[in-house]
Amino acid sequence: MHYDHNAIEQKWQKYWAENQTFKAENNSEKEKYYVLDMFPYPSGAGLHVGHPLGYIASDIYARYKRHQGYNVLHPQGYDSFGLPAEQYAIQTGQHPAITTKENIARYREQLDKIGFSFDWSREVQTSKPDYYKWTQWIFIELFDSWYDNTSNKAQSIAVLIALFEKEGNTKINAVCDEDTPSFSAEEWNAFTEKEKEQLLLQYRLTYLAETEVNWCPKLGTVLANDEIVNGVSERGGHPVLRKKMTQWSMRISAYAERLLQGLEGIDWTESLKESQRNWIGKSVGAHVTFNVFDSVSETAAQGRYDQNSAHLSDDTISVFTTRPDTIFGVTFMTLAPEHALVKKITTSEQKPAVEAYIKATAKRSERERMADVKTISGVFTGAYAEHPFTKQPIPIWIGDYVLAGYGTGAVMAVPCGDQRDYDFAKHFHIPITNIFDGIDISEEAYGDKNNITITNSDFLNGLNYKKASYVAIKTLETQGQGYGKTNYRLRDAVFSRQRYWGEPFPVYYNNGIPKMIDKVHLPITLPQVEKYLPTETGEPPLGRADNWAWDTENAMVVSNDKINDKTIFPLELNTMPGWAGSSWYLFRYMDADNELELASKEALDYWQNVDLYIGGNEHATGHLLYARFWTKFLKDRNVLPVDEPFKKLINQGMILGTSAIVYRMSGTNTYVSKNLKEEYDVEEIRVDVNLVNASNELDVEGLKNWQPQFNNAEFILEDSKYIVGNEVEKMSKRWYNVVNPDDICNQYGADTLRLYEMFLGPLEQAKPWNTAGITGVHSFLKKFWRLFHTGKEGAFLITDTPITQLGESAKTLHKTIKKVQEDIENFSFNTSVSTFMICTNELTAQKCTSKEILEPLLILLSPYAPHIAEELWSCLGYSTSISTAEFPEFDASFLIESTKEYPISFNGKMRFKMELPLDLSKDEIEAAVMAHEKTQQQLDGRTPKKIIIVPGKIVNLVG
RNA sequence: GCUCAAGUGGCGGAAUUGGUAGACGCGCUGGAUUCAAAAUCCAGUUCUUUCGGGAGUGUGGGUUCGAUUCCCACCUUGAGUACCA
Repeated sequence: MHYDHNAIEQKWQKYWAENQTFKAENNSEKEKYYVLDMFPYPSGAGLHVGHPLGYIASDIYARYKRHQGYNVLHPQGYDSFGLPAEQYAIQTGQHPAITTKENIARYREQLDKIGFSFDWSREVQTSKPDYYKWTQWIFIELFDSWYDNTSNKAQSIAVLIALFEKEGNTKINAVCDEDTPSFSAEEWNAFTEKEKEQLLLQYRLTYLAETEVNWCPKLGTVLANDEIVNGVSERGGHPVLRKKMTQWSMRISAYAERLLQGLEGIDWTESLKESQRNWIGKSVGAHVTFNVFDSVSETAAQGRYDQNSAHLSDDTISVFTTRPDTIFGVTFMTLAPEHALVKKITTSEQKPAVEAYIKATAKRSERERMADVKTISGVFTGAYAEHPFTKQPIPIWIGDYVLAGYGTGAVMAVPCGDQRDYDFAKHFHIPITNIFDGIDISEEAYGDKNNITITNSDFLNGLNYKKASYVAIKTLETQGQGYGKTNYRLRDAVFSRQRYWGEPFPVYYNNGIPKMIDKVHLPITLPQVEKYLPTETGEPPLGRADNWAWDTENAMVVSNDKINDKTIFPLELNTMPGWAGSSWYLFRYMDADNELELASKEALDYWQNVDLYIGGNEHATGHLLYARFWTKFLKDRNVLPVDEPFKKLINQGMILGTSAIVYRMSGTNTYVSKNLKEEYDVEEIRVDVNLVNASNELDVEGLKNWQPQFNNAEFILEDSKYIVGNEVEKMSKRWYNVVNPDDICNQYGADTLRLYEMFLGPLEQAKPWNTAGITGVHSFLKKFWRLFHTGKEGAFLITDTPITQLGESAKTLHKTIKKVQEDIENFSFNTSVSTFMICTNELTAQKCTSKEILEPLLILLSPYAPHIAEELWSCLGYSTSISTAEFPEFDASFLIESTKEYPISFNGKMRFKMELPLDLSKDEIEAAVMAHEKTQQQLDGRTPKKIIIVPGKIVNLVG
């Protein structure tokens, strides 16, 4: 019997499906283990060989854990709301649900071919109403919550209302908008319903706010910061503008500190944690308020300053600084050109220059401002601020290196301690005060806050960074001009999209006030629309729906015609962003069919959270941050028992494509082979990589038939071959370098594909795909098959020889057990494949046919190549799946030897090898080595002064 | 600029606590088998050499009997991030 991978793989995939082999039970005595992949967006292009890489790794781990006796949850689903299906709908009029359904069917077919051990009974699709019902439910929970800084968790909004009624908001330590006014209980109780609602919105964890957003006219939608790359949209590369809009926002900033702290307890890579830390961007420092001099003192300030004649205006400038210790080094201040005070404080003399500068800055896009870091620009406003301690005047400038969106939009400039301030001061000839004892700042600023002593700073003299900061803050506090403050870069996340293919909000508007639909009436399903474009008036696509009003009496969606301002109200037209559904899906898998709850308490308590999460690192600051935020929130509200979603996370690297390039002589239809291209004037054209063989030789006839432009192509060959050039780049349709896993499965089998993807290189590293190399792995499987088929004409034949009689083979087996187990636990799947190859070669050479060796070996291989393992397992006479077999135990006693070949080196250089018994003492080894006849010949006549013996490893003679 | 990761044959990559560098696979070379091809099997394959050796893990130093591994400086590449006060 030869190894017929197609028949074997079909047979076992069918068997697993029919027997529900991988169905996980929610009630089990076994310990749980939850292995999850980042679920895919089902795009129309289908899977290429890069996509399954992470799925194969997680599948190996899931199968390994099953062998170890765990109850493993390993589900899969689809993140099926998203832009491509909607774009397709806009172009063709096809409902996105239909496209999505087709794409999912294609994905499923491709995934099934690879033999994953997914529990498909738990499949989720974010675009299905029975799923997004609970996305809407969580949204309502967020709306009904506020963040209490005292208990440091989210609480019900009812608690807050009760507090307002009793004592107003002055004593409440809650996260809210910065401009929230103070009010007493009496004032609260006197507010109208609308006023109350408006105030509550400033506290709710999801809220409506007029925000400046990134508006992409071409996509007709708002984008998050992380959806913009270099000032253009990530998808499509369209320009993005700033625009004010009323949007739903998520108060993720309330969780900034907990999102930061939570990183300590989870097993993620340091680089990933680092990017989340950077994104949260915590900085500790002080908020300082500077008084501004009245313009009366303007002339006085210009060189003839007299403190007695100076007057302070009512205006103040607040800044945030991480370096309160350097406050005596402040020699000017800089405001963002957009800062609200600029117009007010600018003197008449400086007005033309300032206005011209503001105009010039506004013209430059964010992108230009970002790209142009080198140019120093700014204008003096003519106004002066008062130093809080020296009371001296400080000139106030504006400059576009200060961003309106961060901190207060103003900085206190300390040129001696900050390079940007330094460059600015040098450029405009502003004085620089040195406040660092013994440090030269004549060439550049000294930004290091360690190992400094403050000088030239009155009461801070002689202190270091830490002490000086503390004293400065304390002194500012007593003056009422500042306080210690922690700033976060993390902004609240905009949660509205002007799109059709997303979750509708369970929200209607009564008199402009957003109201939640009662949870019992969920889901609110997407309405039918004629077209998927935004309306002519700029409303989102849901503005085209005829039946999109909420009847509060009958609790149902009704026709827009019936809106009456009393009982029937318009529904929200925006939909939720892509990350809504993916922020909590891991919990839905635990109890996917539950109609009464997000998931049952029993299921949530049993499965807890994801033990191992595998996916690409493009989600480092998006999905992974939002999912952590929602998990923490749902924990606060007692929905979940855990506050981190993913305990361990592995980022798999991308598999890159190898593009094939032909060289066309300019202006002709003649193509030159790669090594002759220097002799001609040529242009590069990418051709289908499937037309090229392992030696980069082009199938010339195939190319002629591939595209009409090549029908009459002529070729200049080398050695009668056409050799193509290569380029390693992202696998993509446009480069014609896509390799389809279906083709690989048909030709070599899923087991070969799985092994080869692992064999390509370390899981976390990016690596190019090269179909040529696959034959090595494939022939390993054929050799492995032959270990079991040694009878006449390859019939299945194994013996019962006990393992104790098989010295060498037993050693081979236990070496393999040890290595493979270590590899799986370290996610070094690539080296395991090598180990299997070596093991198979050794056993073949040993002519090993014993069941006692081959059976445990099968179990080792089964996570990697499950189909062949399952087939051979059944040949051994077992009626159950190999998945339930116990992982073999490593027994070191099989590896113990009585002698070992010691490398003998002299002065660190290897000289010769010597077989010595293992149980010799150091002295005995030394005596044996010195007695060895070879020793003297090898030492060039010198006598060793010292002998170093590393037990079991090496004997080193030192001259 | 900052942060992180990484530099090893023609190629992908091994060597995870310092101890025979280049496992395993691809490719290449030779051989066996075959009418022939495919497939399969065997041998060789870091470079260099006067066949004794010699050199060798990005570069230059250091620690050590011994360094791909540890330390310092530098170069290069990749990823992320950025006028963040």
